[in-house]
This record gives sequence, structure tokens and C-alpha cells, in this order.
Amino acid sequence: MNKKSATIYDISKKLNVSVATVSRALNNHPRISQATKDLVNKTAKEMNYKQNNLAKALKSGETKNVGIIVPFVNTNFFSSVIRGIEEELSPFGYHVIICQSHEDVNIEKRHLNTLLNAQVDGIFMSVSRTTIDTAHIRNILDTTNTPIIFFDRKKDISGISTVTIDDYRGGYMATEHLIKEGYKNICHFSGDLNLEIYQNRLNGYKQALKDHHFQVKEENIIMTGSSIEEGIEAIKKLWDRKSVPDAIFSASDFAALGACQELKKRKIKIPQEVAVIGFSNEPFTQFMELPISSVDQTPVMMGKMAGQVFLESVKENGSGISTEKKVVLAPQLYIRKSSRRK
Amino acid sequence: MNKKSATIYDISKKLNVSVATVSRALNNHPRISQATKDLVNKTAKEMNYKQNNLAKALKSGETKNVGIIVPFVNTNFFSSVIRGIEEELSPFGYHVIICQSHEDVNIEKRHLNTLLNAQVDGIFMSVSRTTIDTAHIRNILDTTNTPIIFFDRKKDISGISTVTIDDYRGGYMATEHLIKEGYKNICHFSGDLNLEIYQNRLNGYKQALKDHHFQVKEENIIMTGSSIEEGIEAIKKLWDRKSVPDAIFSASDFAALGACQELKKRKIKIPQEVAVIGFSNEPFTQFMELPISSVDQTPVMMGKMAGQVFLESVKENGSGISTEKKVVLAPQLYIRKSSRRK
DNA sequence: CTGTTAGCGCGTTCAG
DNA sequence: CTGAACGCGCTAACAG
Repeated sequence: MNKKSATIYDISKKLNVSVATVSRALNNHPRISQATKDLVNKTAKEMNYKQNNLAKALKSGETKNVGIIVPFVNTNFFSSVIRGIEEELSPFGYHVIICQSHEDVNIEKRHLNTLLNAQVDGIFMSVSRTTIDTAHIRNILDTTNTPIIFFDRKKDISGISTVTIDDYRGGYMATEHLIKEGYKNICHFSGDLNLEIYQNRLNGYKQALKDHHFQVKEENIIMTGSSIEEGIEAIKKLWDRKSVPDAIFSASDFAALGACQELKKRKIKIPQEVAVIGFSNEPFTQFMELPISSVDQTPVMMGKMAGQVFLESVKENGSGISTEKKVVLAPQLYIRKSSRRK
Repeated sequence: MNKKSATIYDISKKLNVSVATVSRALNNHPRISQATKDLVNKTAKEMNYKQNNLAKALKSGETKNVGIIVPFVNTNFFSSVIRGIEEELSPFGYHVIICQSHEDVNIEKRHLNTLLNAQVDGIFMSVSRTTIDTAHIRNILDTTNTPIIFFDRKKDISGISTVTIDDYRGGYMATEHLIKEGYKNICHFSGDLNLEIYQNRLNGYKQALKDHHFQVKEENIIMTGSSIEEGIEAIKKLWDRKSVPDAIFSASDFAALGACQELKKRKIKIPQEVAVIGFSNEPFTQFMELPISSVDQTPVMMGKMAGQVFLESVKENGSGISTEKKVVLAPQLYIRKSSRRK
């Protein structure tokens, strides 16, 4: 009892009309009589007809599917961006296909290929940490018409639209905020500098210091990952020195949390003795009894903008032209107890 | 300059062999000489050939795509399940398509249809809160061969496999834990009883009370949603009474958090005066300065199991038989400060 | 070992 | 207003 779904051919046989008529009736073609349309639609429903989008896509060249490649799907940031993309594109009939790169450029490459084989109409991606060489991505641009859109973690490739937040500005804002609160010795927990976002946050930090006549000390820039443990380790390392900082701008909320935990353990008062501000505005930052200041990346909005950029590029592609767009969103500073002195 | 990708037909023309030979060479068919294979593969690479999976799927009837319908993608629970499914299925060449129902049964229906039109090989879903009638789902079972797999939020439909945790047991464990810690007047924050999971957690709570000779009082069961605000409201309502509880088992971590916040505001000591335990083991529960006890749902594992159930059903479908599976995972109790008296 | 051809399901010319 | 026939790209059955 194999339930094969009915095709327009089945309907045409039953009704003794041609498949063309059935197809047109189903698609509400103007030159079909209302009577036939009604009849076809009625029997289609009766026979439980379902349009096979595969065949349609093969014919039209549009699958109405887009791919999204992220390192991992179960983080607040990436899942929120995905939410934004899905909500922007779903009304236009698109489906989103999710792939995880696990921060591995080889897996990323493989996904890129399988998505292309699946004939997706576009690819959204945040590159993995191990993506240094981008030849494989540029190659896609040269050999296909599939638009690629970078969000957050971009690479500089001409022809690829990007949607990011102004990480430089975020870093600047966070640092300046600490300065204005009166902190004098601000150190920075930076992430993997292979990713532009962390370079930019770092540069924003540096520039804010300079603009306010503070010295940028290399020893105040600590490389950490995005984990609680690395935040703890960073504090341990810092407090082994003779002069300790009075404020921390962490490029990661998790490292900021680790810092808070370790500082508390050492009975160092936040924000009286040391201020802490993170980045990403992870949900937990506001739930803490000592809420942690952070820079919001507006991820859902980022997804929606990325969706819009894609939709525009689809339109343009029809008309021949195709320009790259660079959307930069404004980061939002959330000042909470961990960095407010008064 | 439209970059249309090469087809096997292009390769066959260039090499003066038939398309069948090209297809077979590309698929490493045994009855093709190594020389031809090498030649075909080489020129395929040169011409930047990409296999069109649409055509393949149309022919084979397998798209190697599965759909996942969840209320929202950007929650820790659902994004973690998705991660599990993706990681289980990706090695077998499957892609996952994500749809959000926004807790709306009509949107859910629409997604179900478009996924079917897209010829997905299977559908994973957690039903929306507004899904009371399930005729549309049963109809799919009757008219297609597409396997459906419920995870977490299931409905009782014969023929549909399910992967859940034992919510009854989770509720029982949480309640019994509170009893053993010496709490005497335990109340329960329940979620939407239209969803089985909340019924089960509630039933587990009731049974644990009975088994330990406590009375089940209806006024101790408060209906709340899964938000901080509703947790706060629930506490306000409870503390308006003459007799207040000394422990709360909340079916939602967010409501539990709201409760903690409101209790703290009222200078009521946790866990000395009132114990709190939540459900879901949201990341934030362990990050708090007063970490909140919770019941873990092992969402990634749930996704992996759902993926396995699907893979088995695909195999079985080939051999004709098709049995439904009911996988029930064990919940895990995480006891933290919020419910540990000593 | 290789070639010819049909067909997967649909939309779409071109005729009528 | 409707029908006949082609083609999207690929695999597989049948022939050689």
C-alpha cells in the first residue's frame, strides 16, 4: 500500500482534459474558464493532489530554498539570526536549510558544495574560525550565480554582500562608557583575531583609549576564547601582576561572566573596584543578580536585514544588474550594574 | 554573463561519449573503465560540473531533505534539538529545513503543506500550543508515505513515532527532591495543560506528593506561562494568601527565575524559607549567583534520537514494514543552591 | 564496457 | 479557451 501522491497527469486522465489545462487551472491562469478551474481544483482536492515543487524547481530554476551555514545552531546569537532570516523569507515562500560548520573550514566547504548541488537560491553564512583562505568561496562567485551573503563573521570578498554590526563602534562605545564612569586602567579580553569582528572590537577599544588620552598597553590586551573558563583564567593571570586593572571590556559575555565569578571569589567588588562589560547581550547577562553590562548585536534584526538583502539581489538578478550591499547595523549598549559606579 | 553550470550533457558532448557513460563514470559505476572514469572526472572538474540534486531527486523520489517545525528556533531547547538532528543526519547526506510555527496551528498547517510539496523525506515536529485538533496531521499519514516524528511536544496519533523525555518522572523527581529536603508545602507552577508535557509534569508532582502522604491542594497549582513576568505574578498572588508555600516546583525555568527575583525583592530567603526548582536546565540557571535547580531535558540527545528513529524508518520503509517507535529519555535532575537546605 | 531512450512532474511555447 | 509536445538534468532499463 504505497501512497503515491496524485500528479496533474492523474487529474487530467480523470477529467479527460489535457495536463496543460490542469496545470493552468491550478495556477489560476487567466485564459481558463472558471468552470474548468473549479472542477480541476475540486478534484485536485479530492485526489489529494500535492504540487511537486521538485519538478517545478527543475523547470523554473528556482528552488525557493536558501542555505544558512553557521558554526553551531544552538547559540543565542546564531539561532536568533536564523529566526530573523526565516521570518523575513518565509512570507515569500522560501525555506531555510541549516548547516553547521563546527568551526571547521573543511566541513564548511562540504556544506557549500552540497547546498549548491541542492540548487539553493542563495547562501547565508558566518564563516568559521578556521576559514583563512577564501578561494573556495570566491570560486563559487566566479562559477555560479548563487548569491552569497555574509552576516556577522564576514570576509572581504568583492561581490559578496554583508550584514554586520559596527563592531568597531561597539568596542568604542563600551570602552568610552568605562572611561566616563571614571575607570582608569581598562583592559580588554579579545577573541580570535582571525575573525574581523574581534579585530574591530579591539580597534574600537584602542581608539577610545587614545581619544581620551589613555595609553594603549599591549599587556592589557588578553586573548581569550568565548568561555567562562577562559574568563576565569584571564583574571588569574591578571591578578598575578603588580598592577591590576580597574575595568574589563570583554569581547565575549561568557568570558565576562567567568571574570565576574573569579572576581567575586576573590572578594573583589564589582563595580566599585573593578567594572565589567561584555559583548553580545546574552540573555543571562540581564538575569544575574549582578546584571552584566553588554553590547547588543541585534541578531534578529541582522537576520531580517540579511533576508532583505537577499530578496533585493534576487530581484536585481532578474534585471541583469547585481551590486553588492554592505549593511552595517548599530550596536546597542546596555549599561547595567556591573559597570555603573554610582 | 549568465553562469549556467555544466550538465552531464555538456560533458558528454565535449568527450563524445553518451550521457549514460558520464553519469555512470561520475557515480563510480563498476562497469566503466578506469580510463573513462578518470577522463570524465577530470573534465567534470574542469568544466566546474555540479550535480543537480533536483533532477536526481525527481528521479529517485528522495530529496535527502527533512523538515523541522518548531514554535521558535531561537530558544535553547529547540535550537539544541535541531543541532542534534542536524548532527545525526548530516553524515547521511541529509539537509534540515527549519520552519517556525509561532505557536499558531494555522502556520503549522501551512508549513506542513509546503514541506510536503517540497518532497521532504521526513518531518520532525513539536506541535504548537494551539494545536488541539490533529486531523490535518492524521490526514498526512493517510495520504502520504512521509514519516512524521514528534519530539517533546507530541500528540497521541497512531503511526507517528515520538521522542520525548519522561516528563512525569521529571515532575516526580523534582517534587520528591523537595520533599526529601524537608519542604512541606510545595506548590507547582504549571504550563499550558493543552500540551502533554505540562500535564505529565503536573501528574508527576501530584503522585510524588501522594506517595509521601502529602495532600494535593488545587490552590497550590498555579497556571503560569514560560516567562519571568508570570513567575513574578504568581508569587504576588501566592503571597496575598494567609498561608504561603515553602517550596516551588516550576515547570518553566523562566517562571522559576521570576519567582526568585520577586522573592528576593521581598527579602524572602532562598532556599532557607522557600526553595525553588525549575524545568529545562536553561543555561542561565547555573550562571546565577544563586544557581537554580532544574530538570534537564537533554535536548541534543533528543534530537539525535529523533534522527535515529527517522533513519530506521527510512530503512524499514524500503522493506515494506513500518512500525512506530516511542523513545522516552530520562530527565536529569540538577540540584543547585536554590533547593538545597544545608 | 558503452549507447539509446524513456520517464520522473511540471510549466510553457506553439497551434488550434 | 484548450491540447500536443518539448525540455529542465538525471538515472536506469534495455540493447548492443
